[in-house]
Amino acid sequence: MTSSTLSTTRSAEVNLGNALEDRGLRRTTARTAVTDRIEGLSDAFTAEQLCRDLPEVGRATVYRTIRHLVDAGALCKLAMLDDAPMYSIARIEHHHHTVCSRCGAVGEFRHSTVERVMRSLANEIDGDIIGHRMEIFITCNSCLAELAAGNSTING
Amino acid sequence: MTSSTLSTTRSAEVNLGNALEDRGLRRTTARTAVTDRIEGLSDAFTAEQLCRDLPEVGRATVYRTIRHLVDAGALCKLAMLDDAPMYSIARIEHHHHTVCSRCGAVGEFRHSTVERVMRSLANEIDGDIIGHRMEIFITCNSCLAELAAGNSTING
DNA sequence: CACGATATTGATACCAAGTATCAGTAAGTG
DNA sequence: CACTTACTGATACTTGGTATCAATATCGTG
Repeated sequence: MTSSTLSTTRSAEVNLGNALEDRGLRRTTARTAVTDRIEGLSDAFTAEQLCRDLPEVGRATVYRTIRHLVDAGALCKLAMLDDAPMYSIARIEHHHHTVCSRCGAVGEFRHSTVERVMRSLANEIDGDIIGHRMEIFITCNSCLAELAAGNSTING
Repeated sequence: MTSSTLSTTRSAEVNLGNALEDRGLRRTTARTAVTDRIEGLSDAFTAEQLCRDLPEVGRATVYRTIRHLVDAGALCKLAMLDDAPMYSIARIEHHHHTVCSRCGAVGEFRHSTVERVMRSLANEIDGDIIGHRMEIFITCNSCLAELAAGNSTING
């Protein structure tokens, strides 16, 4: 899912360190370690995963930094149905997610029709719409390939 | 949110006890207590809320029964971004949710355009689509009313 | 550069949500 | 009624995440 047809529509570089500074937060070594690590990841990640990758940074700090980045709109928090939430860099302004239910890879996409649907729903829903979230569950191409390979050569 | 324009489109009665029996599970007093309670609720609920309402039923049993009902497709599990997941009786076959971000009330709706969008996305997404989820975050009418009332008469 | 106010850190303890265990109990069957 | 099997629930545990707070780093300023 690293290179979906849609997720390649990404805007210019993101700098998470700047996102924090813009909110008046100090640029510390711990925070830089966290933002550097996140920028180095190609896929979505969990908080615990980040803690494991950065043992030199305290758990509390990792969680706090993630929260700041979400508040700043630089990361989006993606609620999973069973597992811990995942985070991904918000490269596209408003977008939705594809989640591979086999490997957990998360991709982004944007589709104008979704927004159009939202506008048409506004008349039918009791209340003010303040946001929406959409997730598409898929089996990604690399998992499909693995599955196909597994079928022809059963090893084990 | 109990009576949204869309969520009134509900199908016939649901019987959660039957849903369990259909899966070969025994109809016990504990399970009946849980299903009766859920059927008596008009809104979505959390597992902990149910535990509090049914102190005579053990926590483990409440959680197990909920899981069975979700597996049976009789309840849908709704992932919240920050809070514990909520559950609501699946009265409409395939549907989406409105979640009031002020009071947490959950409603259901179905919209054919959403399904149409999904089909059109199939071409653009790398992988096999196996499902989707959509949540619309709103401020429900009763909260809007409360907010309006609060603005004219500030009592504090 | 040293100073000092202030933000930040991280070890720790804590909390909440949810699951595994397992001896005891209830359901259903013959 | 006896027996097998499913179920229960108290308990202990795990996991994800947050509050606390003394020690420390940051950064504007003299």
